[in-house]
Amino acid sequence: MSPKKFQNAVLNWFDQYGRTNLPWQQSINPYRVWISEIMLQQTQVSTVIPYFERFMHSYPTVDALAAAPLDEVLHHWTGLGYYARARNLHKTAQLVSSELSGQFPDNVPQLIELPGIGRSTAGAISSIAFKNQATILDGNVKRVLARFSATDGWPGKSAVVEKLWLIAETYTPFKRIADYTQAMMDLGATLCTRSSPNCEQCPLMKDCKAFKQGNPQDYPGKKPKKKLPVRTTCFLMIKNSDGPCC
DNA sequence: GATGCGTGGAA
DNA sequence: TTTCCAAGCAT
Repeated sequence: MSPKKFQNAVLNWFDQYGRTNLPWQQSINPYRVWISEIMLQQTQVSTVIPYFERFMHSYPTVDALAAAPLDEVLHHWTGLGYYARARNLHKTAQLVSSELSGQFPDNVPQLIELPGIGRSTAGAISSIAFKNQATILDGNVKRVLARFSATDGWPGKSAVVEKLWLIAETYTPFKRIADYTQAMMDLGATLCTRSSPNCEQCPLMKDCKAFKQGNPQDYPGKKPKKKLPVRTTCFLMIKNSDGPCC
């Protein structure tokens, strides 16, 4: 499937079924996109929403966040987990506020330098907030692309995730980049879900390799379980039993 | 390249 | 009840 066809399929689907009412999609700016992306790391949308609302109420701008004491910021984070995110958030706010005149960088290389912002979050901020041609690869997109391309292996392995990055980049469009980024996440979140994906409604169904194989649930590959040491001898004897317990 | 980091929800 | 994660990143 050509990138052009892929993009059109995804964007046409987004125009009909994409999410547009999430709190961070209202009055989009780099600060709001950044906060939402950090909160959403390894954290579900329904959990994040009330935290995002309270956070924005208390800290409407990056300067307001930078001026707040760290313990107050951490208090706003209580219950969200991964508290290093909040510390990095505060550190980055102070950095942007005092050294970058309150302006976030608009490109991936500079965004990645900021504490708490990695490759995917940088791609999200650059594409959604600045409309730059940048690529994301979060859990949703990994799932969509692993299935579409039937890429084997657990994405925790660097070789696997690098394959997925390459695929993600080849399909990233130059136009409607913000919609496309959101669309890929929406596909993963609403149709191409971890269990029982709704393939019949998916705009990529006809070209999805995993669907054609009939095993979308096998992608992405799972983390290999660690083998427990084999017990060669059992010393425990159960009372009144004839042999060892195992 | 493997781990640790938090909490809540689904299988 | 237990296990496996869910819009990743830093070390």
